[in-house]
Order: sequence, then structure tokens, then C-alpha cells
Amino acid sequence: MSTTRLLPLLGAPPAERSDAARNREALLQAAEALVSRCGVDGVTMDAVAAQAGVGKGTVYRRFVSREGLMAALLNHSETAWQAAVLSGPPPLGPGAPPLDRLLAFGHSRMEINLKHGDLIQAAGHAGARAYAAVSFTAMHVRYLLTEVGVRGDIAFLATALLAPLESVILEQQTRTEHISLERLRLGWDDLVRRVVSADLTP
Amino acid sequence: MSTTRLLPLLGAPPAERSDAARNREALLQAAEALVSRCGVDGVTMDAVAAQAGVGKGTVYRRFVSREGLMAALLNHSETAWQAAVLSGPPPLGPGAPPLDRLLAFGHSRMEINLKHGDLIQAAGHAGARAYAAVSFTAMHVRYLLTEVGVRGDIAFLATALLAPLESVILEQQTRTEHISLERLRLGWDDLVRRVVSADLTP
DNA sequence: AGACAAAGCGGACCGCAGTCCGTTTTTATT
DNA sequence: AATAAAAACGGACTGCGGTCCGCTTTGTCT
Repeated sequence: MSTTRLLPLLGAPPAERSDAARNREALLQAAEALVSRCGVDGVTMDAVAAQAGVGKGTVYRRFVSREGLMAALLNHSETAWQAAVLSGPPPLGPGAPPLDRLLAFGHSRMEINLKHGDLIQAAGHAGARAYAAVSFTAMHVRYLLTEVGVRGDIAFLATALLAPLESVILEQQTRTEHISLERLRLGWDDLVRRVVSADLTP
Repeated sequence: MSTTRLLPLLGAPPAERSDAARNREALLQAAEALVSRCGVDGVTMDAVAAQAGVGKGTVYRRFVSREGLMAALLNHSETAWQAAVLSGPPPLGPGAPPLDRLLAFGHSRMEINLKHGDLIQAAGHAGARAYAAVSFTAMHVRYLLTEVGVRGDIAFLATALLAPLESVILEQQTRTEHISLERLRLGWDDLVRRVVSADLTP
């Protein structure tokens, strides 16, 4: 009679306990509510815990840190957006020529990063960087660049193109340099064309 | 007998009191010492105050916030660097053709931003952004782009080129994408040439 | 020199992020 | 159903950033 420990599946997450799942849901919902009520900066961890009806320790067990919680909040919209990129209507989604997709990608990403600027900021290191967003966007831009026919250090170029789409940069441009969203879009288009055209018209 | 208030010079800073100056010096020195002893993250405001032999309130009076203090620390090296750009030896300083200066600018900025990554991070909003550094570098890159003969939205292009030189981006590239410094340099050169060449070979 | 503002100073105090550990709930096993 | 291990929970507690306000120093005007 061996203990039927049916092998841990090597890295399969041990499955979440039901109460844990319930609490996570409650916490996310509470956080969302508080964000829309007090703004991102007005949300304290104690408040989130209280609103969800759990102890503070629970919040940290689930989300590790304030940044982690904010990142989790972010992931919601991020997921929907990724779906739009992977299988939504063109030109953001598949079906349009890769250059058009790249331009649309920039416009869309700009909007997102401006809209969630405060959340992204609050998510700090766990936010824009190191999380799903970075690897997904980087991967996608690399893919599009290749499709367009760009030669060279694709990985570097992808990151370089993504950099000016970062929330911090956009915020600086719109707030302190007074650049309009329309101008940002035109600028992006121009930048992309410059980067790309070197390989197209040799 | 009019009060010889010899007009406030309209916005001339009211001149710093001697004790204030002394304390500022002491604080900066203390902060620097602590940074090199405990690392940026290990520096607490209380410690800085204690080490300088003043009260905590004084620290905040001089530097407003922790970020402000870090920004002040940063300004030291920043100033030296600006001097090198404005009047140092080519190709970073004047004398070389503008394209070479632009390439050298990128390499140099990269090094700085990587070297002081933790300080920049700690200086947060008061650091890379909104402070001396941003307007100076932006101005300089705009100037070089113009000299090179780039047409278009120079202000936007300057910011877009500066974005991938930001400490956060560089850190991501070197740490999680494992891109070597050498490759970053080559990438920068390639990026700049792509952006520039569109206007040069029409 | 004396006096009077203004600027500077200090450290007690507050709020929030994050930790710790004894207690409770869930789930697998018999 | 009983049991036991693992996972989750809660809330008191700590440390740090930042504020506040009564006291002291500095500089100026007579």
C-alpha cells in the first residue's frame, strides 16, 4: 500500500485552496472598489483588508506587497488587451500588414499606459517591468519587426521602440512638454517608419 | 529715511543663511558617507540626520523628501557630466561631427544611468524626470539632431531616443534580457543611424 | 548695543507598508 | 466520521517616511 501520492506533476501549482480563492476574489474586488473611490494613492493595505473582511496578513500572503496587489489589478485589463492583440480585429489584431499592426500597436499601448499611469506607477517594479506585460509586448514587437523585414538586433530594437511608450515617458511628454496625444501618435508613426525603412529602402 | 530694502531683485533667491549652508553641506556629506557604507536602500532619513548631527526636521527643510535628497546627491555627478558634454574633449564634447557626438552621448549616458541606477531609482520622480537631467539631455539631443540635419518632430524624436537610455530600461535589458553593455552600445549606434538616415538618404 | 522679525531647527508624533507567530480552516487519508 | 498535516488566517508589532509646532539662531534696522 504505497501512499498514492500521484506525483506532483513537476511544477504544477498545488492548486489553490477554496477559501484562498474566495479571499483573493474578495480582495481584488475590494481593491478595485477602493481605487475607484479614493484613487490609487488613497488605497491603503489596511483599508483593502478591512473592505474585504480579512486580516492584513492575508493580503500579503496573496499579493506579497502593495506593488504586487497593484500589478494584479493591472493584469485584469492587460489580459483583455492581449486578447485583442492576438485575436481581435485588425489592424491591432491579425489580418493587417505587419507595419500597420505595429503602428496600431503603438497607439493602443500609448492609450493604455496613459490611462493606467497611476496604477503602473504604483505597481512599480512589479508593474510595467518584469511582469507579463513586458515579455508579451516585447515578444509581439519582435515578431512584427521580423515580419516587416527588419534586420539587425531585433531584441534590442524592440525594447528601444517600446521604451518611449512607457507610462513615465508619456506622462512627461504630455504633462511637462505639453505634447498632445495626436502628436504622440504621429511621432510614433514617424519613429517606426524611420527604424523600419533603413532595411526597406537600402 | 526710506527703509533701504534695496529691491528684492524680483525672484532672486533670498540668499541662504550661514547655518543653513553649513547644515546642507554636512547633510550631503553624511548622506554620501551613508550611501557608500550601507548602499542606497540602507540609508534612512533618521540616520542621515543623526550622522550630520542635526534634527530630522532640518533634513526635510533642506531636501523636502527622501527623493529630494537623493536627487541632490545625483546632481553632483550630473553637473560634472554636463560640463564634459558642453566643454569637454570630443567626441562627447564639442569639436566632433554631430553624429559622432550623438553616438558618444548615448554611450556615456548609458554608463551613467547604469552606474547610478539605484540612486536614480531612489530619487524617483525628482530624479531622472523633471529635474535638471531631463531638460539638459533633451535640449542637447534636440540640438544634435538638428545639426545632423534631421527634419520632423525634433522634440518628440529626442525624447524617443532618450527613452531607451533610461536606467529602468537599461537595467531590464542587462539583468533580465542578458544583453551585454557592448551590445547595448552597438544597438544605440544602429538605432541612431536608422532614425537619422531617413533624412540623409531620401 | 539692543530689539525685532524671519528663517532655521529639533524631535515628538502620525500613518502606512511589511513581518511574525499562535490559531483556525481546509483537504487528503483511513 | 475521525485525524493529522498543510495551508491559510488575523492582528499585534516594528521601522521608516513625513509632518507639526514651540524654541533658537541669524541678520537687519535704529
